[in-house]
Amino acid sequence: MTFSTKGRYALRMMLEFALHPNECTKINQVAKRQEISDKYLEQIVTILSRAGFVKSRRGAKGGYFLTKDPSEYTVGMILRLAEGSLVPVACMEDEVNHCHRADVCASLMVWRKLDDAISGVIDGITLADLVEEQRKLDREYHHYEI
Amino acid sequence: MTFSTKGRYALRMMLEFALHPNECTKINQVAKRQEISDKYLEQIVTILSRAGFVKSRRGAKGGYFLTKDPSEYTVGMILRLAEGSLVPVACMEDEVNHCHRADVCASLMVWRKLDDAISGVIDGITLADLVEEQRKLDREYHHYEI
DNA sequence: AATTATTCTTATCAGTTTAGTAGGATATTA
DNA sequence: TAATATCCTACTAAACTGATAAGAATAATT
Repeated sequence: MTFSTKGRYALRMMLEFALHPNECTKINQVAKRQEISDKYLEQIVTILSRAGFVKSRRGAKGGYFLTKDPSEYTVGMILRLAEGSLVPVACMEDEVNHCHRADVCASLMVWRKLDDAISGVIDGITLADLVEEQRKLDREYHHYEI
Repeated sequence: MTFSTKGRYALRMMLEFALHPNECTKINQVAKRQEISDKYLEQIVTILSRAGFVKSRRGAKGGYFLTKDPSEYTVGMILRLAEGSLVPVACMEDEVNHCHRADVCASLMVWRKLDDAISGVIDGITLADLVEEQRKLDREYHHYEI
């Protein structure tokens, strides 16, 4: 039930892009700042790119940048894209539950409530919120060091 | 981010025990009713047994039974036992976050809120609630068949 | 006492996923 | 043309998943 690095790194990478608007952010910059393997990040950014979440510029002075305002990306959009799906059980993958036990399965109640709760959180936080949080943390951390 | 069969089967097995109080429920009965491999259930019930969630009686007329009232088992207790832990990211495993980036990691906000939301759901549902839900589903399903 | 029913224990295994690493092709800028 | 990036494909070790299998131990029944 833990999120894989794919989703977590995708989120942190998107946050890096959001933190540096109006410029091309290079993968190795993200890798260095976030302490993640840059070759691995390359693979993950491909997912973001193919989905149109970011655009790229190749070559020197190249990099990636968001296609929309940070407030238009929810954490849910990013995590679902990178992780594939976030439903707690496979039978809830589709709109209609095709499990033949769905009508008599009491535990389904648990998974439905969990799904609602999870969606409620991740669809309610945007990249803009994370940017704000990051700025706050940076201020606090800096203050602490003095 | 989907739950493994271990947690899901453990929950459904505990529900079976709760549905049949004052009797020894056999693993192969659970397996048949829940359509799960009985050999696999044997392994999972061991976890429940070692944790003291159920007691067993060996030999003919043996089986398993709950040690407490269904209302005293939360879904969270069962899932956490079977799945190991339910925190969305590894760094939240311990009481204190030992990740050296914890102080500057904005995404941690997401995982904290998610953890709260998930815990809120699973710690708020007991086996007694699931028993009630099952009885309701059984009534509805029976009505539909007539 | 023998048979049957059940829990208990340990080992094995094929397939998938995870979390990368590696190498090079392609495009852009200086 | 040299340097800097993105792009693309392949590979891999380790762990996890979801079982299956074989048999020992124990209790009840006949």
